[in-house]
Amino acid sequence: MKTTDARTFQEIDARQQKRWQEMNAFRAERLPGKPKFYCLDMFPYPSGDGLHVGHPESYTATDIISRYKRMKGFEVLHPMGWDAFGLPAENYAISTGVHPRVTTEKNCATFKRQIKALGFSYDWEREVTTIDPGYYKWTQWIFLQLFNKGLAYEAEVPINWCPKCKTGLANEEVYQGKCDRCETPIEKKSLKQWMLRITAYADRLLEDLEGIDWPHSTRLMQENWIGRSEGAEVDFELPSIGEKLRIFTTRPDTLYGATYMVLAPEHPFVVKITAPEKKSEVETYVAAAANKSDLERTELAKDKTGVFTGAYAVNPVNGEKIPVWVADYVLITYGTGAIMAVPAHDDRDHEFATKFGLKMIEVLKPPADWKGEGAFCGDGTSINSGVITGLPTPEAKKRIIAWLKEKGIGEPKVNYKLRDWVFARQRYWGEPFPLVHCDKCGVVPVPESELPVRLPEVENYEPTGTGESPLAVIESWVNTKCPKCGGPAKRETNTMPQWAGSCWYYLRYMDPKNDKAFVAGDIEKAWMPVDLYIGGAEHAVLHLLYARFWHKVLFDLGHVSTKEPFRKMVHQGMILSYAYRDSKGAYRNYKELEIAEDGTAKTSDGEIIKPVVEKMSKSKKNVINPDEVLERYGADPFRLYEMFMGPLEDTKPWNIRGIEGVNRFLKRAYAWGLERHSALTDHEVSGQDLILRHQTIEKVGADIEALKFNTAISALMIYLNRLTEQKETARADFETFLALLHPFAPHITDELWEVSGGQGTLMKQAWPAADKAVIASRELEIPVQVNGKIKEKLHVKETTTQDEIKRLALEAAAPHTAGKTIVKTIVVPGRLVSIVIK
RNA sequence: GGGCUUGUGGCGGAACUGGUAGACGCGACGGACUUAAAAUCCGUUGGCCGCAAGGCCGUGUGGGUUCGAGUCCCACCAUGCCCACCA
Repeated sequence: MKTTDARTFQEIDARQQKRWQEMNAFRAERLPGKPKFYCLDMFPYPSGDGLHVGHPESYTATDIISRYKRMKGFEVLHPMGWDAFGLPAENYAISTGVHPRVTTEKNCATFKRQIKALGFSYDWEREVTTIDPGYYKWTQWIFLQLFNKGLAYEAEVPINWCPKCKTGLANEEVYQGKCDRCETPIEKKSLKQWMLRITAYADRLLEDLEGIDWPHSTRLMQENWIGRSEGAEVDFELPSIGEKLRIFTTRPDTLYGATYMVLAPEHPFVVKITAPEKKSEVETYVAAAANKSDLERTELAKDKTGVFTGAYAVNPVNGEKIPVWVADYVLITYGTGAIMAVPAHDDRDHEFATKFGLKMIEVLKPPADWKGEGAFCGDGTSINSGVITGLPTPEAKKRIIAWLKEKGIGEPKVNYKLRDWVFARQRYWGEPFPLVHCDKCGVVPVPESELPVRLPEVENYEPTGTGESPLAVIESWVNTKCPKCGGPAKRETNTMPQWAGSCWYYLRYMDPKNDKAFVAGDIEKAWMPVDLYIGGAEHAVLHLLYARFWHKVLFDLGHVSTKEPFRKMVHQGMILSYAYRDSKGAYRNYKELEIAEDGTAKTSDGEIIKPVVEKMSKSKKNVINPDEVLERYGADPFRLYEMFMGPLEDTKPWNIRGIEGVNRFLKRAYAWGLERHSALTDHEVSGQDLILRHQTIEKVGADIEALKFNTAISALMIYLNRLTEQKETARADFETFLALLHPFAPHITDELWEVSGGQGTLMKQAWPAADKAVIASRELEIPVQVNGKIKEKLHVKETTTQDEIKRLALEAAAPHTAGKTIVKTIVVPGRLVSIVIK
């Protein structure tokens, strides 16, 4: 190679990115005229730390797919944007006074610069930002559609309150009783909140999971989160107050085993039924339960507590008088807030009954192979249970429900764990609600013509802490006219949660500048659904459930044409890295250490420390900065390494040494291309070389389709190894290699393409076609096993008949079978021959 | 406690619907080039025995099904993630 011709990878990155921009290479047509492919990344929250190496992992994957699909003749929609509302910018504003918009815009610019440096083929004309009034106008508009449909309502509800963030949180934002963002224990606080009736869509959100190509685990998580359970509601008489207590159970077949009842501490009947002599004890218990945070309630879960109210209920199936207790293991938020307790057949009831010495009655016979202890909770056969005695559980359930209904004491009922979505935050940096409160007219939506309701400038970002947002103190903004009656009215001062903007951004990309509609109908029909969506698994139930909900609402209103937004969903695995912790337990920055061959490190004071593979975080000082990798290697090695590390969906450790391999490969490819491009031969290669070309075409294409980028790269390495051995390079091999490598390493391949006289970008060239006939002409090595051990190997054409292979195998194995009886011979076409002897 | 995921060389990882375990790469070792180093190139590289031919062992552990198991079944151990008193 003449080194004078060579450019550094960084020079190549800059040159090719400039060329792509000049030829407007990534622009997607407004309406696709060819088969379409909508390839979507989860848009990032632009944090102040900039990109970390986890972001480009999924972006590289979608970029490979996008470039590949374009080469396969698809019109590809591949956009990027910013999920830019959010707490960090607001918290930063509180401490520094810098407007969140300023911080956010700066962060967006950094993210954009870093993403562009990697050469991803995004159509930047379609960039969207959730904080842009032209965008949140439509977020507000969609909210109004929900409002008008009765899916948004105000309710005074006990909400999860983070005392540090001074805001309400959705259940989904509470992690182990703590605030998802700041880890402060969550308290309960009663506030008037905007709620979205996601529960109205519970069944459809559940059912429609069937039709989409999503990871099994994500579907399961959504199923569990929705938590549908079928059972019955049953009324129990409370003779002391002459009322009925309604309970929910999924096991109505165990009704005869109900020996006591439990009310949640917040249940309205608690006060009514408590016997005078139990009053103070019950009140004390209820007050204590009210003061427990979610965290405490969770931590104390193992040890059940409760008190007897002194009242009794009547079991409707057998007339038994059973005691009514109050205990906080029963939740007011689920079912009816009251249960019948069947200690013989429920673990929790069993534990409670054991602790308080309550009666247990067995009404289920376990299957013969059951050898558990304590309560039997599975399916068995009903015993001592009146009309259902002798029936297996599923049948017993049906029968008893029918019987209860007939007698007027119960009815079938479906319950969900899913709660309505608390859709309001007492914060500044979010979308304002397009609503005003009028004394005369109540809650009135802002007319569509007045959207967006813009976020006003404030001086103080500090939440009021009283449950009102910082917006509440801006009187000039709050005081307005009622759109209905023209009288004085006040604006809603809560803002929408961060999830709002991300619920529909994938729709806006299709038609980002439209100011008449969030997306034009014909454009929506042409592009939807999203064909491939890649993003983190941490959104399995949050964003991905909310977005499906909004999409279904829009579908019902006729605004979108598909009932599900994302046809195929894939989660990229997390990238971990080596963290070094010294003997004092302090994390050391890997850059300040002397790293040995085996990965162990030596500190400046001579201490040897072993690395631990951990999630990247600032506090662990093991964050890999993409800028540094780019500076040292360039964009293509970075992209290639992220894909070569392992399967996209796996968690895998970043090892800076690993990049050396792909860097060498690209350097060899570049050197080979520079050396050969001017002396390509036009005559066709044959034999193994031709077979290898077509095998590689087939393998790389199939692997890209299956998102198995690591093995696609290894096939390309094998191909290049052979090409560099050849004395002459056929034009067809040169072009094939560049085309196949292009989606992975677009800069270097386009550089070689350009240098060799090619026009435009390889991305606009056709993907090479694999010739199956050529592949079929290859020679196979067929191992011959004798009693499971490989003894010989046959070399045959793929077209050789089974009989012939069998004959050859028996012949070859003759020395090993001499004097023995051949019991059977198994020929697996294209694989092996197995001979069993005795 | 429940659900799901994953266990393969020194390391990252390959292995189609049960069919040659360890592709490809890193690292290591040996060699070439060089005054030298870097870079590059060539060779070796799962373990054990053997001069070799070859043999034995080997995919977390213990069983099982099968001509054949990394792959299927049962039990156990370990890992990571999610949910966590939802009646």
